[in-house]
Amino acid sequence: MKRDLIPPPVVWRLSLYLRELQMLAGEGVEKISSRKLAAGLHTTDAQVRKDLACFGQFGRPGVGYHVAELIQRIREILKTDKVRPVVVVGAGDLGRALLRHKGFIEKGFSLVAAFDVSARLVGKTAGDVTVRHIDELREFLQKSDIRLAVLAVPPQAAQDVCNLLCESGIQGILNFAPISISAPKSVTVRPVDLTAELEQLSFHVPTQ
Amino acid sequence: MKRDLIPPPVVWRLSLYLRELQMLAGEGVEKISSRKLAAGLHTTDAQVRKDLACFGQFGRPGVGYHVAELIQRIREILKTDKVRPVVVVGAGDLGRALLRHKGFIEKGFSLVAAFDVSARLVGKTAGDVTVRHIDELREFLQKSDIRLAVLAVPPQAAQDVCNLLCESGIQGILNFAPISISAPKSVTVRPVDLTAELEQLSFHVPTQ
DNA sequence: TAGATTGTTAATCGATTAACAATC
DNA sequence: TAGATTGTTAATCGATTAACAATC
Repeated sequence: MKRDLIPPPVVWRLSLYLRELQMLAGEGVEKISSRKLAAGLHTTDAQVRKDLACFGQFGRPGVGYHVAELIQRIREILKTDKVRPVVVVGAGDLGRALLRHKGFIEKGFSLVAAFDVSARLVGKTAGDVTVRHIDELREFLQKSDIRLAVLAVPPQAAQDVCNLLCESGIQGILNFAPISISAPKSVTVRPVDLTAELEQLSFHVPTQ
Repeated sequence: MKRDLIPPPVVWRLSLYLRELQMLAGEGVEKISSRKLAAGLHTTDAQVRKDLACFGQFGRPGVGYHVAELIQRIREILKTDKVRPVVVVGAGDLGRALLRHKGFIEKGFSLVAAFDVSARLVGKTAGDVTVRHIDELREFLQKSDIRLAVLAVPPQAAQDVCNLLCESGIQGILNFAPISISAPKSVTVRPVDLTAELEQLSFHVPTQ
């Protein structure tokens, strides 16, 4: 399982392929060529084939790829073929918006619990869960086998909460706090910075 | 202004540098070397210098960079030195969470209006704005000079709303809908897929 | 079979890293 | 001056694209 030598851009495109394939499956498409799969995304047939070749041989020359099979294979690679539980820390506007979002489950994620420090938020319901106090987080995680967390706390709190999550057995953190946080090498931290995304857009759009 | 030949990774790191510099400025730091700036982010001093060199000479040998000046320069490059107005289309959970978010303004963005089709949402207040009906969108944009939009509608509606935005003069769209949308070449579309972000995390975290 | 399309190798392209003379 | 640090060039590394024999 030499997973770490897969180039990050390849893993990213796996998510794009999966999304496209799931849409195609919804339209009843059963098989697809690398060329047609590439057409919807902004890439090429060679890229698609090269990417998939990192993980095995999934297609048939002259035929293409079987949509349902390829979906299954990619989900296995991304480890989303079985639903993975996720905790949300920080139940402010963004945290609660994520908790209410309906689309995660069919993609293989279930937001199973939420935590916050604020008395104003503890006890509130969002999506399927009731917000708990963050003091309960450690014990909750130690009794479970949850490995993924969404961090949606203010930047000042982010590093402390990150430390707590790492100590409690979390191995992957999606960090929405606009600050760079550190974690042990065994823990993957993936930053998401919505302001930075807007800045990238701004760069490409003239003013005035 | 040969902006289009700047490598995308460089523009992305500009946002990271800016965030770090703004934090340093908040701590009262006045000058900084490329080495120290790189240390916080996950990059190197050579990378920092090379990136900045795309835009001019901002530092002084033996001294480093002046924090406040570099902040100003990067904001000019990203065009966020003056506040840019942004419309939000789709006032569901995510759209409203973004509207309530306090952090955009000091980064140079102001969410000035929100639109939705749903009678349930029109008239609701979120952040500083009241949600309008999407039928008002075209006229609203034609009377203004707003060039940036956040698209937070369901995937089935995304392409139609994108078309409407493009026809109304929008030149940059941050697309949260989990679907690939097409726009004229003159319009920049930047996709943000939160599920895909979770998938990337999942890939790196073992199951069981 | 003929046409289509894969998996894979080789060639190209672009981005990062290292090194260092110039300069404060 | 001596030490620090820039801007920039050259070397390395990694990712994308093109091409094609193998195969359905």
